[in-house]
Amino acid sequence: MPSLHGDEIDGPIAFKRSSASMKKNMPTPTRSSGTVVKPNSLGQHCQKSNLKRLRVEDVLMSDDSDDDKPIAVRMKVCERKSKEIIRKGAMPDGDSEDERPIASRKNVRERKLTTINAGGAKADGDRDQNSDDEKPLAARLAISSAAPKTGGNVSDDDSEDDKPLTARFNLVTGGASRNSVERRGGRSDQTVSALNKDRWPSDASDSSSVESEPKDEPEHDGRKKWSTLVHNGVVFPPPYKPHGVKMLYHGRPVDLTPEQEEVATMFAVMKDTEYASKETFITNFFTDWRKILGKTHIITEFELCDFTPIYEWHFREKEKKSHMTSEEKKALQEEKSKQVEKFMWAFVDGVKEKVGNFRVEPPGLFRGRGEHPKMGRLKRRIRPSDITINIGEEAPVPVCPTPGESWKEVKHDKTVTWLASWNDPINEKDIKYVFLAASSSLKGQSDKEKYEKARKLKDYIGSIRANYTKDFSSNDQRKKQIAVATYLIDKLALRAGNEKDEDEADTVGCCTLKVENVTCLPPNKLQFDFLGKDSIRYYNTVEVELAVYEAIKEFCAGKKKGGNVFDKLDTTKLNAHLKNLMPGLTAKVFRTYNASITLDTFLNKETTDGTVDEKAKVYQRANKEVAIICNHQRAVPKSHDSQMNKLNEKINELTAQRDQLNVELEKANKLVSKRAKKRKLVGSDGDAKRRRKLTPEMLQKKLSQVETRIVETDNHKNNKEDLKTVALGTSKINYLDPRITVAWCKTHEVPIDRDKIFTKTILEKFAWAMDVDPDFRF
DNA sequence: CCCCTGACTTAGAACCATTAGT
DNA sequence: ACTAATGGTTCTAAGTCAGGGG
Repeated sequence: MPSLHGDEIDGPIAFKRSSASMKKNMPTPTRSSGTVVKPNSLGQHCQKSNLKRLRVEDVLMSDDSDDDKPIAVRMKVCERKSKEIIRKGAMPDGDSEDERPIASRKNVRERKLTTINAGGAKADGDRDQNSDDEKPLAARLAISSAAPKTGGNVSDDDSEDDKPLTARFNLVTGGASRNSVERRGGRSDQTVSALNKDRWPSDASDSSSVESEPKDEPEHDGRKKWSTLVHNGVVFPPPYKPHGVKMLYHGRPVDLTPEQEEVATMFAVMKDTEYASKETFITNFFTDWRKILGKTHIITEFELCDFTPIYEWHFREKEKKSHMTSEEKKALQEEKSKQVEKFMWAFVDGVKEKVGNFRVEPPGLFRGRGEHPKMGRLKRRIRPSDITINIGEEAPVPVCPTPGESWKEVKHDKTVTWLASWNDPINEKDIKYVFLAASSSLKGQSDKEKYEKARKLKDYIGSIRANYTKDFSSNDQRKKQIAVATYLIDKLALRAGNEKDEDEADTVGCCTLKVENVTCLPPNKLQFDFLGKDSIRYYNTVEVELAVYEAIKEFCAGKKKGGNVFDKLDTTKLNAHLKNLMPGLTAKVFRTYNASITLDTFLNKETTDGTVDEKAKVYQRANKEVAIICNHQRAVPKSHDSQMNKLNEKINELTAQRDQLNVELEKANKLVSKRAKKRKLVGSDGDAKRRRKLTPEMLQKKLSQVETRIVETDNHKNNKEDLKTVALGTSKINYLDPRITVAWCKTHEVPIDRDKIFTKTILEKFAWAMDVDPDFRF
């Protein structure tokens, strides 16, 4: 496919979407903001001495196919320091052009090179090792997560904390788990539960591993997610506490029952949000509220309602809270966490795992994104009788918290990973789930599988591209549409685009693009403008293959506004086609592939032998590029403008300082040369006295310090401006193979927690990737 | 084949603890 | 020590995709 990507060999280019690319979704600006370089408070993750480690567990498991192997030892990087053998990873065949995402290579969006400056960093590369930091972060993590001291008493028996369920259920899996621990040599009881995590739950593909499951396990059908599952159910929000503050109707205070007051309060406290002025929101809220007020209630018109007394009450409450002393706050917090402690953990096949969202969603007004037709609707309170519990049949069923009530259902479905579920009150056919946290083995395993699949796409991408290029000119209209859609998904990392219901926000993805979303700009450019997931605007102009351009023009011809560009296509058909090209391939894999290969390529190309600071900046630039490809946006932080002003002021101030120093330096230099000529001459005024103390050398030093600060501040400012609408986190958490990052950190000796490349939580989520070989390439 | 539902991933905003600045 | 900014964590909405049933 010579011409298709021929002009794209230049590698990723940093670019910026035009400022016209603003969000259309509900604004409600956040306060979060861009990545600002901060001194590192955490320690180094990988010291030189343990950069390269043996994956001892690989040897134990002795299955190199990687794919189905029980994943590496978790949370114990610290224990592997001494093992120095390198496990040679399979080298991908590097640089063939096919492996680079197209989007990153060529881009016709109004582009602007990033202004992040790799230089300008302080020469402080290796500061920051105070003694506390000596301990690798991962080691500290290991301690904290391996031995959650308190609670976890799913069995209500503290003494069994670390091994109770393995003991109770080892007939099923406990034996294997225990073995795996013992084989690795004696370890304190404290770490047992974490080490048990070394074992993935049994699954069909596991049979080749050294520690195979008992063969008499009946369900080795690959769909089984767990053998034993123990947990304590869910936490319900506290019942509503009436405040008795009366809102006004027609200027007069109104009596409301607690139930009515609750909903009024939900509305009142949203005064400061964009929702409060949205017509749809108000209408939906008022309709639902009136149902609770009843037909005969005096409140019949929204315009006559005055919620401010309630709003003000709420405001005062918030103030009160924030004025509490830190001790009081801490005490309150502790009390709370004590109450939920036992819900935070589950035991999956005897291994203690964190539960994710164990809290049932509290009642409230629905906050749909974009122009969601249901925004403002009352999301009613969920009761125990709404909840289905999924738990091992051996495990005690959590007690229903309301006396006289019972769970909707208790089931023991081993093929699913959720612990509890209920129907979403806004959309009764939707189901909400309680899952394990991202740090759990179950999530980690499927995460790894996701990235392995994306890596596999690398081997197929060449033929896939050849395939669709051929079909650009197919006479079969469906084939042609599939080809063009695949091209867009590959090149632009678009989402698949499932059909949506009438009662959802009107957003699109690739397969659901409407004719008005694409404009053909001769000779061969396409301009996309549509609202994607979360009603985030995708606005991008790209140069495409002429065949693609012509095809799109043809698809759009004669269709009315609202017509589908791809009328012979939907995600099911598209994915069915993709499955023929590569086993397991679906549209979303391209996004993962595109993101990860971009990071890998960028890092390998752009990383220089600079300071750690400079390297961390390279990482951020790579991250930013991926975020832009994936169109991960955020609202401009509320305080952005004022922050920019402050930085400008600072720069002005520093510039003035610099000018002043220049003047003084000049004077000092003159003075020196005068003195050299006329040694006796001494200045007598105070100014000269002061200046005498500052030698030209000192002034020069001061001057360069100020200059450095100016450059730093300017970089900082530009960076902030650059990132004001870019969300870096989403790609880090969902699209970038963590092994790329870990390997890069090891190779370039960048502590992984430096500048928060990975935060504590992300490290926990990616525990499975921590022992990757430094030579790993995506 | 649809069409529908269930399960799971991906997403930005809200929340809130920590840190930086004064 | 206080306050404001910052950014990590939690929350839950909104996607993707598989698979069951007609």
